[in-house]
Amino acid sequence: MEHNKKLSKMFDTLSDALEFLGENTFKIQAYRKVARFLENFPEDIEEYYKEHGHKGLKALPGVGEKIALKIEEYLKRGTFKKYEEVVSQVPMGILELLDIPGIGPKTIKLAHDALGVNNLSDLKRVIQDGSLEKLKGMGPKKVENIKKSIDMYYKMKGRIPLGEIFPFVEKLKEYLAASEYVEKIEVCGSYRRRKETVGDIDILCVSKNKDAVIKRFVNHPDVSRILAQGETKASCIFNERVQVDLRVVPESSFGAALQYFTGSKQHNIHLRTLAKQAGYKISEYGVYKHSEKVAGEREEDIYGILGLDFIPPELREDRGEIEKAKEHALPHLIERSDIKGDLHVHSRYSDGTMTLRELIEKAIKMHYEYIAVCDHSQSARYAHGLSIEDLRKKNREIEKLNEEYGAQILLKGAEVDILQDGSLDYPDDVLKELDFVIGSVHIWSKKEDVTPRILKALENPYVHTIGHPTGRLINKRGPYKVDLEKVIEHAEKLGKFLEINAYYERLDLNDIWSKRAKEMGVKLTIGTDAHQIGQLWMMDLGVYVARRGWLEKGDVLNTLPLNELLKTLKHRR
DNA sequence: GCCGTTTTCGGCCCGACTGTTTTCAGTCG
Repeated sequence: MEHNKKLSKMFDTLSDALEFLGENTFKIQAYRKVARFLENFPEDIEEYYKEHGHKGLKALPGVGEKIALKIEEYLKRGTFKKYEEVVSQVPMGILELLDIPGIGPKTIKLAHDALGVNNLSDLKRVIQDGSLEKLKGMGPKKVENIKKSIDMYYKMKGRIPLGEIFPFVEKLKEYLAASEYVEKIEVCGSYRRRKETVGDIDILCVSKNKDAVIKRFVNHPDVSRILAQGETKASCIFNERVQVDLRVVPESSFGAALQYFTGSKQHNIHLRTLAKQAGYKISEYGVYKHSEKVAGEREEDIYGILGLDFIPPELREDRGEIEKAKEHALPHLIERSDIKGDLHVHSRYSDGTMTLRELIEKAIKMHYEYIAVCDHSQSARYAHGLSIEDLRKKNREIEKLNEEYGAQILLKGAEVDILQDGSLDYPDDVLKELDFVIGSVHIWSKKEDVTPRILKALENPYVHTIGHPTGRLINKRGPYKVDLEKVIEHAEKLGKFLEINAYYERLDLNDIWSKRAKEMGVKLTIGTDAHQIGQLWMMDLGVYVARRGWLEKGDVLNTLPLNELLKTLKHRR
């Protein structure tokens, strides 16, 4: 998989460089398209090439003769000539500048040619000494904005995890909805598609008094900078961290705008191309046949008029959903209400803060049938892992509580460390006493390939699922070295499960691998990994991942009612 | 550079906002 990432990055860098050099924009788009595709391609491109050859490469979307040759060259040499040629023509510092929003290739080219700007410090210098301002097409305001963009860029670098921004956005939505002039409001963009991280927030409103809504928006107490404010849209930085765009549209084009601003970009381009072939034109105002408007108020109609089933926002990534919508073969996605319980939480027994009684009360409040309490195992000293004795004590308390509440609500579980040799951190006769066992890798060395450890752990008859199968932390830590194809294959053979860990920084497996697991016949368990009562809501995030991974109710274990769940868990041993 | 049950050439999604323009270019989403 390393190859997919590296190659994707190379095509992106190539595009950046060509943009600076002023190459044909459509050619650049072609490279960008391949970069996006490789980023999301679930198979290793090298394996794929070995199996399907040159012809197979050309069969990939956006890959033609020339790009196929470039990929082949890369697989042989680790780089390709076109890349080397082009990138060598562009100073390294320039590529970084292209990343800053608000400064584009044209401006950078101008500064480079006229003033010899080659990197960030050069750019800062020509802003300071006033020479940038004197260039044709430049002026004091433009330069001031560029300066602000640079400052902001270094403050805001990186996308924000969905789970981190979620509460803020819901509150902001309430704030706007409280205005008497707001008739409809919806958050669009990657937030609505429930992507694991968001770059910025797009909000769409219907109002007969656009001006009042925009004023209310830019006057929000958390606004730290207004980037733009017009008749129909405004754009602000909130809390010096996140950009929020607001657009106000008339009722008659709400559906079209909702569709348009939800994206993804690739999805929309695909859709518009399809529309064009059928003689329609789609814009954020509606669908037009010649100049007659034929749809726009309802989002469903945008798809309907093209003969497509409604595509849920989570699927709109141009990963085959448009084709499936045409064949009326979209999956019936899992819903939050299908979830009957949480299969991964920690209690005060290990490193959590919740008592078992708090957990059982919370389960009832959340209308859960069960919660599996999976504390850490004995050698997990970093997390107060439970000795066998303490685990048994905890099990007895669970039994007593369940009896008191008249139902088996708390399940006896454990998140058991998968040790160096792939064995588990409790002996089998202890594991046997548990209802639900998660095997997790918590300690590994950088160079280590943990695949054999996980494969062996799956073979233990008492392990049901593998916790956070890649170990990554969003924006903080990459995955450990693991061959997930092999893990999924092995899990399938043994009838085991894999976890979608719903903790906001993990979301592991992610959408793409969840989809892959489903395709290969493996079901998923969703658990929040909550350590505090205020984290159990993250089940929502887990369901979003599942939906983005095309999962249906039947693909997720904890949609089963308690008795069927217990039967399944016993059967797998 | 890709792509085609209209096409192997000539398209490639489309509009808002800003700042510099005296009619439009650059950037973004």
